This record gives sequence, structure tokens and C-alpha cells, in this order.
Amino acid sequence: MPLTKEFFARSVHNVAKELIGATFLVDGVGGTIVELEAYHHEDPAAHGYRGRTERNASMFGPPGHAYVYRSYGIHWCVNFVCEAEGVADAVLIRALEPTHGLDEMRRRRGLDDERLLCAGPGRLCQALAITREHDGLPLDRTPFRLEQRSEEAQVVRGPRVGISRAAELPWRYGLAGSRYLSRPLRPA
DNA sequence: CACAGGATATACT
DNA sequence: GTATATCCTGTGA
Repeated sequence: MPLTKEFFARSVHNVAKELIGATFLVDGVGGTIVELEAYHHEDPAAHGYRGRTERNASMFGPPGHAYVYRSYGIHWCVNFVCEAEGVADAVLIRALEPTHGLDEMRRRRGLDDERLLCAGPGRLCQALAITREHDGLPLDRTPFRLEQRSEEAQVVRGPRVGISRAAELPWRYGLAGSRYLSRPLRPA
């Protein structure tokens, strides 16, 4: 079952929990979502916390769309907008288990190790060729494909990665036992 | 383990 | 205007 706009028009935590195990493809290349982080508009670590800017404009758009931004001047990171238009809640996609288009991902990443193809927000954007071109695009249309997970997933929660503000909130979600996480997830 | 790389935002002077 | 921090990764100690 493809994920609809209604799926994303809910609390960012419900969306986060249920996205673990979903399939995420761009032009047929991608895999299973095994790690993500929730960013709520009242959360000081969220890009939308201080209001709209040129960079984060698509966070304030309708749910079910992509928010792509450049991180540390080098990498791209992709978020899925949740909740409602104007609210600026989103989930940051942090890691995939590669299942589709492995050779294409290896070529783009310039490396063989399957475990490192999509284990990190910048890495997975490179593997899936996600750039600013994708910012603001709807997730239920080409080039994206998002499929709901077919079985229950064992989801674990822990503190988020790489932030200083609100670092104590356990808003990082992962698939228990996955070897494709960007780093180990210690339950909080 | 440390640190370069360098866009974007915010907090200063 | 300048300075500092950031939702990170690759490389080299």
C-alpha cells in the first residue's frame, strides 16, 4: 500500500513510529527505512522552530511533501513533512536498508560496502541522488515511491544524533537489531 | 580518535 | 559587517 497524504497529516511521532519498515524509493532506487528522527515545531532543535526562512519554507507547506536542506555545507538531508500546513513538523530520514538499485547506489557513493550505502542522512541522499531539486515535491508521485510496511516492525527509541539543543528528547526511532543504522541506538 | 570541508542561520559588534 | 554553530562524512592519525 502506498503511503498517502493522510498518513502524514498526523502527529509527527505517530508518523515516525509507523514509517520504520516502510519502503522509500527515488526513481526505483532505495530501500527500507530503518532509522529516522522526529522534529516538532516547539522543539528548539527543529529548523522550523524560529519560523519560516528561505531554506525551511517547504517545512511550512502541506504534509506528505519532501523538505530537503544542505547540511554542514556539503551533504543533503531529506525530511518528510507531517501534521498540517503551516505547522512545520517533519521526520528526518537517517538510514535505509538498501534493497533496490544497489549497483546504482554503489556507483553514486563510490564504495562497495552495502552497510554504508545509506547509513546516515547525507549518505542516503547521495545514494538516492536527492538534491534541492526534490525540495517541496509530493511524496506520493514520481520520482518518489513510498510503500507502507507489510509486517509489524520492532521499533526502538533513543536520543537524537548531532544536536545540542533538546538533546535529551528520545525522538530518534530505529528498527531493532538493524545493521544498517547510522550508529548504534541505545534505548532511552 | 581528531579534523577539514563550507552553506545557511543566528547572534553578536 | 564578523563570528560561531550546525539534523554530517571521509580521511588520516
